[in-house]
Amino acid sequence: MSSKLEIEQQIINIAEESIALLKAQGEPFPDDIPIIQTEVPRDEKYGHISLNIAMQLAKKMGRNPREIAETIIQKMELSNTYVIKTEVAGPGFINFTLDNKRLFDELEVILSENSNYGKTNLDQPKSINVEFVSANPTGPLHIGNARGGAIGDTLANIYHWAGWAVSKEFYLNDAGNQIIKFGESLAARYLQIFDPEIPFPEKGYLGHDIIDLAEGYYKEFGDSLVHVTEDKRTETLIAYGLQINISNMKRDLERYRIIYDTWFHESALHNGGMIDDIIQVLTNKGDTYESEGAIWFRATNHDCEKDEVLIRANGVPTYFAADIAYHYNKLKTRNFDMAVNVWGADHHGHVHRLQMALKAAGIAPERLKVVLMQLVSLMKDGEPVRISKRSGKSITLSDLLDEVSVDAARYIFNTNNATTHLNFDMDLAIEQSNENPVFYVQYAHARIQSILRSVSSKAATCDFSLLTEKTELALIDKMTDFSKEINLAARDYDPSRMTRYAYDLATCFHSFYNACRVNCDEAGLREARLKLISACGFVLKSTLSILAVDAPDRM
RNA sequence: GCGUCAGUAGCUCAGCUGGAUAGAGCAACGGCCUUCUAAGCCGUAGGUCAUGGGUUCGAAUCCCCUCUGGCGCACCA
Repeated sequence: MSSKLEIEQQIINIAEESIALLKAQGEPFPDDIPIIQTEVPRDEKYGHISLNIAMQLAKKMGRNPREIAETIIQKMELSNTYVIKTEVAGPGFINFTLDNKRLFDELEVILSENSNYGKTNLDQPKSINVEFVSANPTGPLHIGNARGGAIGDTLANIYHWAGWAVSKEFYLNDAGNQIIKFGESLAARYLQIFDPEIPFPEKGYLGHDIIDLAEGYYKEFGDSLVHVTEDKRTETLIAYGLQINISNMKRDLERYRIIYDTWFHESALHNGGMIDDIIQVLTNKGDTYESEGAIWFRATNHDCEKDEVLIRANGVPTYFAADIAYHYNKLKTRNFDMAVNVWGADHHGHVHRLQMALKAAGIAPERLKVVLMQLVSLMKDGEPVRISKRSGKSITLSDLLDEVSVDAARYIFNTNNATTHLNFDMDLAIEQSNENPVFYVQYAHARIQSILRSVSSKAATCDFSLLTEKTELALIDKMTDFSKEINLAARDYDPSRMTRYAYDLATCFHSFYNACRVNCDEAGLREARLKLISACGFVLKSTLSILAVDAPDRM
């Protein structure tokens, strides 16, 4: 019970019990007590943990917040805790000062749990499906997919550490209009091998990868598709192109350290009748109608501005219909408690209507959370790199990883909150210097391992209370935040917390390193410090593993 | 036009869902290596939290107006 997360929860419970007791004794506390939350005061003179509940209650009760705080403190049962001092301060904060023993106790926990330290469990097991990247298989993965991949994969790892049963999923859009367009583009490029005058479809895919695929087919199968029907040619080339593109995507993602549990094919929704099923569900609820030959979803009945087409007049389902069926499959058929999607911000208009369609189908919309990420600008030589998918000149994930290490890419894509625009500076990512935050964190780990190689431990036990230096205590304190950080990252769907935490922890270690010598003359202190840095190594490595960044032993 | 996300130090970003004196990194300036990795550490300087109002014990944080920027408003995905 000595991690920050546990101690804060314990104090919340004690405060709640105190208030309940006071209420039972006839004190005029309101029925709707606000949810009690802890804070960490900026200045240590205000203690280690602080509550503002008295100030929140003051208005409801019409009493002085400091008086309320005093009353609450008197009934708090703190005998079996690390609290050594309570105080009412300022306008009515209740401040708690904690015994350093909590740090030493937690150090023991870290050392015994090592690579499992920081994992928490939920009261009840919950399952979560994290879907990310889900790029069209009509071309290679680009730089935006790289950000989505880093965010989604890290988010999934965070949920795993927070105690959820996690499934990583890629939604493969292997059906629909863009696949037809893909096939027509391939067919044109294929025929152009024999007759360069053959026209290219107006809105076809211009990328060079399409030409490569067409030529690849020609090399393998020659002119076998020249004299067949158009449908047969397109169909064959689609199957050929998809198979190659999908296996290339898998290869590039694996290089990027992303392994999916499920590759969900959109075509399965069409072939398996799942789209028909969902339309039946919506129709049974009276939420569809027919107009101009199309079947519509009555979205205006569900807080949307306009109705949406589900089945086009030509009988082909829209992307929207497929997406409803897909999420119905996730949340109803496969029964995940939560579905999290990482989408580009350009899809934000789609979020609300999808949630509303799910609600119409009887699924609580809160079970679907969409993390919208802003797009990436790539900077090189101080200049923005133009990204145009249309012209086929986009930077691919594979190109990126040829220049930048996976470690740097995955770390940097998680430095900013997903909601903010990210400038990815190629020069900085390549640079091996103090400006590159990845190296800063990795360097801390390598330094630790270097010390552990050169200074040997001679005792099985040691006395952590010998650790009294400010930097020593600050380092342990930062380690005890680990599980709290994971839980906050999970709560906020924000993987960028982990890079910030890694950086802060590395800073605490570097400060300690410069202020204190591990290999010091006093044997007891040396043992304690060896254990200290060993524990720090575990936490650093775990943090980096959530980000799927290597923790090197040497640099 | 409507919706949406954002605007915090010269630059890139935090700010723990309303708390106490707004914080980091880079850039600038000044220090620290004959002992465990200087890819490091310590310090100085840098702010009208876009603007104006509102809510209250208390606002960078919540609400409204305005300004600026990104994105979206298809029988595309």
